[in-house]
Amino acid sequence: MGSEMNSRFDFKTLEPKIYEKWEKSGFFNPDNLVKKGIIKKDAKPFSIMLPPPNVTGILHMGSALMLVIEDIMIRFQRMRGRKTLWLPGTDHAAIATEAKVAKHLWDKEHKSKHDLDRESFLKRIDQFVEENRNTMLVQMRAIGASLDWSRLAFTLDEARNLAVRTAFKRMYDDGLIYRGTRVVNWDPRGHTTVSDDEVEHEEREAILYTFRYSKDFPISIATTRPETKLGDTAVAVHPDDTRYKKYVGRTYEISFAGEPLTIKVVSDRKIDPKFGTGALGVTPAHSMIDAEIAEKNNIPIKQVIDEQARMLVGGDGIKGEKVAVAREAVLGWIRKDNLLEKEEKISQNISVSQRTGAVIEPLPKLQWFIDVNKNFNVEHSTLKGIRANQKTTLKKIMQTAVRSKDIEILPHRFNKIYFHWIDNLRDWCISRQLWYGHQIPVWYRGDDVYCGVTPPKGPGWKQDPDVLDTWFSAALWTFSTLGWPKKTKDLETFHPTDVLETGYDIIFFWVARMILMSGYLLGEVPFRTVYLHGIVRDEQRRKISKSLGNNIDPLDMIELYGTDAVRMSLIAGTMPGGDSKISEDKIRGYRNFTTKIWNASRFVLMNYDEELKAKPSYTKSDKAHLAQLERLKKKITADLEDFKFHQAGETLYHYFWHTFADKIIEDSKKRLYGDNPAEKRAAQETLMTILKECLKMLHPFTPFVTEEVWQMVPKSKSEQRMIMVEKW
RNA sequence: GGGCGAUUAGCUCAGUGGUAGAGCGCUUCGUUGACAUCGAAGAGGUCAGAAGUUCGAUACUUCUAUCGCCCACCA
Repeated sequence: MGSEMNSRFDFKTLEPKIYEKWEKSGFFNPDNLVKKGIIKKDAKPFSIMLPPPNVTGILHMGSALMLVIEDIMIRFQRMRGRKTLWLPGTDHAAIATEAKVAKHLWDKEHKSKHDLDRESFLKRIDQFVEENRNTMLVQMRAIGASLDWSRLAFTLDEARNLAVRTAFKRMYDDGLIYRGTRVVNWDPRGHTTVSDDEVEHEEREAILYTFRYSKDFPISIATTRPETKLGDTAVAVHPDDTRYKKYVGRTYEISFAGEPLTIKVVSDRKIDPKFGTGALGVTPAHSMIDAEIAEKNNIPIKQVIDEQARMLVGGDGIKGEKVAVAREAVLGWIRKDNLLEKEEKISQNISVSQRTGAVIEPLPKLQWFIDVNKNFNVEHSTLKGIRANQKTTLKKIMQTAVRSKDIEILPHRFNKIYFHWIDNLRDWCISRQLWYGHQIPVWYRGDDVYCGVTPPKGPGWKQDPDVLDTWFSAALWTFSTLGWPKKTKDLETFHPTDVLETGYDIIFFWVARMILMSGYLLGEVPFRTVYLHGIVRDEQRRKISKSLGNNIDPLDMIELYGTDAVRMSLIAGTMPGGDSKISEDKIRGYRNFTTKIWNASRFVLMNYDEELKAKPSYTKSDKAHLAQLERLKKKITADLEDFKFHQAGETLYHYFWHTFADKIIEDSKKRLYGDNPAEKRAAQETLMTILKECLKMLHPFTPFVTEEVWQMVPKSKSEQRMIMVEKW
């Protein structure tokens, strides 16, 4: 049989065939494992929900790493006899997808989405998504991911939409979702609100201007945005600041840049007396902290900037102008009236929309929010530290689940980051002024408001035009994929899931919100362990990005070196939460390893003589090798259970190459080529035993080459014909 | 401003309270029979710096330096 083996593993033709064979076997689906008697009916479940990649994207090294780590866990647990489910899906990524299609529409037809009606625009998106989704699914298969395709889900399909409407309705009825006017992050380019987490900070140089509103006003203030001062309704000072104490409580009527202002002087502990003049001009409509100060001191909100970032008030050259133009006009006015006292360059962090790069304009707007601090009654709870019928808050659920060790976050240092985020968490703005996404299940008719899973009966009702933040549906992912709100067998069997494996960059967006939703809706955690991987970087430690042109396409690498090689090189040097590096050299190195597996196997097979019936006479060193193998098995098993994938991978690499191939095989040649049948037999059996065990342990890492070799290896009746389901 | 991480061979990184490790690269040699996508041997390190704990510290503690990351609207 060995003579049929080429000296190289022909991954290009074999890998797709092997994947097809796996898929056809149906063993990716846990139900079939039971049906075909591979595992017991009451086998312990093991489940992972694939973090759904954006439908717009193509597979990059980061998603490849995610798929590989999860596939290693899944294959390992499947071989250990667990009822193993790995459920695939894709994310509709509301804002990202809509922006992409809108750009195509503009580039190709020079039309905006408003030139189409809502329905036609959504049709375009659906088309685009459908095409993209399929290439994405092909790519996931190329990585060798043993996903249960029969359960494929999409965050915007009908089943998930029902889950979203149901969740929304329940939260609405509990008063956890409310509609209100608050200062929110407005993205003037995307023309939508974004949540606090979708805002990034960029350091930029700015000019800090110190001036007075008018000659009659006693206090100087400092600002980098003079045009917003038309919206000032107060000046805040520190209560202990002796310079200003005498003014606190007084109100001034003044005219500033052609705009009448009513300014009240208030005191607030948030003010730093040492910064600027120690006095803050409070602009409640266009600054988050100013809005807080205003609310506390009962100061009116005055909006002076609109959704297009244009001025709503002011004299000539100000009203109707863009903020940048208005700023110069206001400054001109200040200079002319000789009110400017100081101008200095400072470096300042400005808020930028993560998605569009536009400078965020805080605006007061009527939006939907999730209240994270409101008390409610939990109906059912298996969470440690929260009993059924106990009053709690969403924030407390998120905190308790991790603090009580119901959920373990790996590596542990992310615990601190997680808690810090929750401590500072404000209400989550969930409405988006987009067309693509889950439309908010609320209808209006005059002053009537109706929230329901299905539309209200009767004429004249109009649904809220906004859609939900894409993370709202993503937050339901661990159970919406299993059929919730229906009480399904899957939900009962596979929830809570065992592991959530994802990148550390979405711990807030996603991990925390899943804990919130699962805790609230099911009274249980969404997963037991969170394993966070890092960012894949290039040789120079740079992030891989299109603009840098340093993108190494995983599919190109698979084409050149095979999937097994790409998988190994992604795993090597991957600590939990640590960034890893990838380079073509590294992949080439691991391609050599797959060749090594192939050739060592070829040697063992070529020298294994099934006709030789001699009773083997094992030597001391045979026994030592087998004992060493047992120790190795224990170590690899422990490492994999312990999420030390790189450790296990490297240990196997080293053992297989430098112990098994270089030493054990080399030392056995004398006996293999000699003419003592008992010795020959012992050598053959020893090598075969070690080979088979190595194939099994290597299978989660390099599934293709090990599966191909397994097909050729002599197997006993109790052994599976496919290594994928062979006992660990 | 607050928090976190990193610093070990030329490069990329493991690791441990007791003689410093791997891969790649480099040098020399070998190999026509599993594999040149190979094998053997070798050069190469004050384990960032300082102090402390210890019989002993690369590892534990503290401080310092440099780099990186996250959080935060000093207006």
